[in-house]
Amino acid sequence: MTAASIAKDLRAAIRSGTYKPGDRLPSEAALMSNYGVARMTARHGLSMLKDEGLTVTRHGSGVFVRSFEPIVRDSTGGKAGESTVTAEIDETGAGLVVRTLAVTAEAEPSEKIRTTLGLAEGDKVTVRERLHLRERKPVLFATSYLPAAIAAGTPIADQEVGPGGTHARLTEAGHAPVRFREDVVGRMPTIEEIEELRIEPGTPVLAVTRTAFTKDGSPVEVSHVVLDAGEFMLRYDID
Amino acid sequence: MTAASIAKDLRAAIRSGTYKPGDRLPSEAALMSNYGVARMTARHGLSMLKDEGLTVTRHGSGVFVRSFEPIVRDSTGGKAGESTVTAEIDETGAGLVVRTLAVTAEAEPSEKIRTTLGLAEGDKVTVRERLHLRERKPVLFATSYLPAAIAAGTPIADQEVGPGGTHARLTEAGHAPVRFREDVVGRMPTIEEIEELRIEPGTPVLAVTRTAFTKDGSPVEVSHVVLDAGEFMLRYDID
DNA sequence: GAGTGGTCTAGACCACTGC
DNA sequence: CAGTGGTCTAGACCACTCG
Repeated sequence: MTAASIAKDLRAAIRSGTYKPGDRLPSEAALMSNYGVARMTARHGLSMLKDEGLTVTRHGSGVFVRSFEPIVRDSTGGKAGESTVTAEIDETGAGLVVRTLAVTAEAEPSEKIRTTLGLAEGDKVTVRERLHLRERKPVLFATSYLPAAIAAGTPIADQEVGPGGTHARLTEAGHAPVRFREDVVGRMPTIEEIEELRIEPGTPVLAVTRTAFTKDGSPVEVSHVVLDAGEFMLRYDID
Repeated sequence: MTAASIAKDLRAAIRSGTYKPGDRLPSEAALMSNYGVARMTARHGLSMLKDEGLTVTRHGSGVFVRSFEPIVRDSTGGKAGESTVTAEIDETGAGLVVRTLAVTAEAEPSEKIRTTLGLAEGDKVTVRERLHLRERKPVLFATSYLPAAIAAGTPIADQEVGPGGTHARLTEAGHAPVRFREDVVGRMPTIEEIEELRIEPGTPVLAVTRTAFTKDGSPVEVSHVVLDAGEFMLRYDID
């Protein structure tokens, strides 16, 4: 029970404010002598806190208490005509930079995307991949799928969508998105996501599947958005 | 790099479908001989998968691939007049049982709750704690705070709120909630939450702060809801 | 009882950080 | 260069599961 009890003590100390965000915790060597345990045991105790997202370790430097200052992503507050995601970042998201990674005018959709968009077999989709950065750190990865029949040949299939973003182009093309559905799950990141978003150990991601519908109820866009849960809070205003 | 490469191999095998949800992975002993590593190394490789939420371990039995069949909680679909949370569970949530743990008619609010509810210093709140169970497993824990000036003396301060739940009582009292805000964060569970919700290692929680407002914009209820992210998907429909 | 995972020990060597 | 965390070894004993 020693590794667990070391974790328990440190956890209590963090919660009570003995160690504040940014503070350094006792080193492994210190814990070994304080508790009279082997190094692996001290390590295990510390690794529990890391897995809980309470601490971050810096190789060669120490174990530090973590802080959480989320960007608020207001999914309902975006002014019409702005780009899907940037409009949703409120003022605390200042300094957020969007980088378009790749745009594919015509791609074969997965079975799931195809049925969600209500496409026939053989129909193609336009795929847009974007990365959002906060102070140089990537924090959000988004992939959008639109029917190629709608998007191909428009600026949506270009690297630069133009002012107002994808939604403005869809509106111009007579497919104005007016209703949205967001499905949110929380889970641990995949290895790819850990690398892509440089996610700290012990940090989950929020995976949002956002579907945009036109007035007549037909889906015009499906977006998979993966957010570093250590960086974001999702806000929904509901009537 | 051996522990990491064991994890990598097994992860790939799970992703490719070699091991399906419910399947047992090779034992620690098998990995030791297959990879020629010490037991702690094999263990470490397996523990990575556990921390990613890919597997569950059953002491004395083995390591198994995990499955994810979420309950969809539709936050916007609840018919008016039903209780706040149960109304939000759609048909896949059948079998969901709500247990009221505690009701406190008059309690001292925390600073944060007090200001969110727009209360003056010294004002009391009514606190309701509820637990939701899915097939006997607790999956959601909710704590609601209402101004005692509104709730005390009404059935809201009773163990049984009556038909229609808290919102029906608020409406009767002339404080009908018409607008809601939900703030969603993902994080790893606290020890208390792990115990209370019997959360598997490697599973985050979704922490939802839900604020209900009346027509004139004054807040009448703040709820802190903690959901086992391994059990839920949150759905929001937005116009 | 054989096989499984859970925990701990006491060492080793390596890689990174900061004075 | 001293101190830090990252990884691995080769054992030990314990607790749980299942046939």
